[in-house]
Amino acid sequence: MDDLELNANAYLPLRDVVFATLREAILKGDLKPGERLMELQLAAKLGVSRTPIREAIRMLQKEGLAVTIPRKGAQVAAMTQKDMEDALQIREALEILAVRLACEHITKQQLAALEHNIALFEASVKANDLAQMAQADIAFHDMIYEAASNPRLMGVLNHLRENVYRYRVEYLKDDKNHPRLLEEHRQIVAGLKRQEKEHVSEIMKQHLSNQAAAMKDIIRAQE
Amino acid sequence: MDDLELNANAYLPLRDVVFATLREAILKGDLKPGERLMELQLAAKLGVSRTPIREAIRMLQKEGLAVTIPRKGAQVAAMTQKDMEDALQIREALEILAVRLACEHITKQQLAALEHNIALFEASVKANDLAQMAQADIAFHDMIYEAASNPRLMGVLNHLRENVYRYRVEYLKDDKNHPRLLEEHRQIVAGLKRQEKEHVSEIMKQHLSNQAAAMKDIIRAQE
DNA sequence: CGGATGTATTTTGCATACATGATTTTACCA
DNA sequence: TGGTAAAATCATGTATGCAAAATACATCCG
Repeated sequence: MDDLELNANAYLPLRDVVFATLREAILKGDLKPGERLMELQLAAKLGVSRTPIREAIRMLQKEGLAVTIPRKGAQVAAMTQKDMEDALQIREALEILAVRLACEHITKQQLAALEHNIALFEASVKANDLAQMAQADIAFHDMIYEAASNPRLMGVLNHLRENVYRYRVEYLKDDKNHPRLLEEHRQIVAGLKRQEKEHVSEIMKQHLSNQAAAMKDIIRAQE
Repeated sequence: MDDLELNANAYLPLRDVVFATLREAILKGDLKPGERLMELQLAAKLGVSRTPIREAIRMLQKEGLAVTIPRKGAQVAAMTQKDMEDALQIREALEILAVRLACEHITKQQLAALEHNIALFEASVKANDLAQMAQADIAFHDMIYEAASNPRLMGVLNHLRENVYRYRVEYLKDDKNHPRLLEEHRQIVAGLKRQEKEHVSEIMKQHLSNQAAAMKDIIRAQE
């Protein structure tokens, strides 16, 4: 494990800061699957007591990022290929739901934001700025969730995204995926603009299955 | 709030027992939406210290059954009609996914169990045994989740069910819903047996929209 | 009487102390 | 030397103590 740092700048309960820190570390891979989350050790490393650590672990546990065995402790949740495929199946169903709902509810402002996002994505592809690309991709989908006007759906989808995040980043690292991804985003926006619900569902489905296939390759290569 | 009782029979961390107790109390309505979850008070009532209470609250929070405001405390999450509709939309998409997956994966044993469940449900309708009916209904859907062979999907669906549980029970209280519900279950099983994916999706969709409509009526009547 | 202000009480947030179960080490015996 | 048992160590589970924030309440001033 690398050294964790607590950016406690905000006036937030420490448990939330610890939670965010550990979550980040897990998603970035600094804390690896199977790695033990020992309270005393983390407390020392983050400069807090065990109490906020424990509460953060309970939260990570409910988020599915950690698993705990009573009297044994917590460890970073592993993700098998099957887990991944399971999550992607759910994600497909819900992303399609989201884009269908978005078709009904999307506003002009939101469409404009999506188009701006595409420009941003294009720029980051050209600049080969991976971080910005990942951020733009996330933002793109977030905007659609937002337009779906179903906060709960947004919550579930964000939650699912977290768990496949590691591989998603790998997917973006491969240059050859970029043009297709960009084109799909374009078509989705075009479909949303015309409120072509069925059409846009199809594109989204394609968009996701392309990603899913690539991500499965990645996880297979890693094992 | 009624008096809570801790059935600490098991050898489990207290936080888990407390969590289960509070969860139950919220779902049954003993702890009402908006009601404050005060640590000291709950600790006294359950005969434990604040520590396991706090951890249980963090878990409830992540489950969406409680909301916490920093330095202010936690309270039982309210569920508005919109929240409910949002959850039902997601549930529809995922129940359909589940039944489609079940079509592919279901075994003879699982089909037999479903048929047995229908007999049980029918018996409890005849006996007008509401508790058994509710249990059978939950078991019916659980079996389908199980057959879908996607544990994660099962997790999300169970989670969604929790949040609409209160109203689902109300739905079952109305006698006139029983025959239709039973018939829909029968058709779903028949469709699963023949692996008619599209057909069974349609029936499930109908099944859920019937329930959703009724539950919306209920929540409307309550407000 | 209304509103503001200061004080008392309550409640959360965090740390620490103590107890208990798990794990590892060590020592002893076959 | 190998294995087992006991002891020491370590980590988690739970309770409690203390500080600070929030709330409630009373008092004072206009």
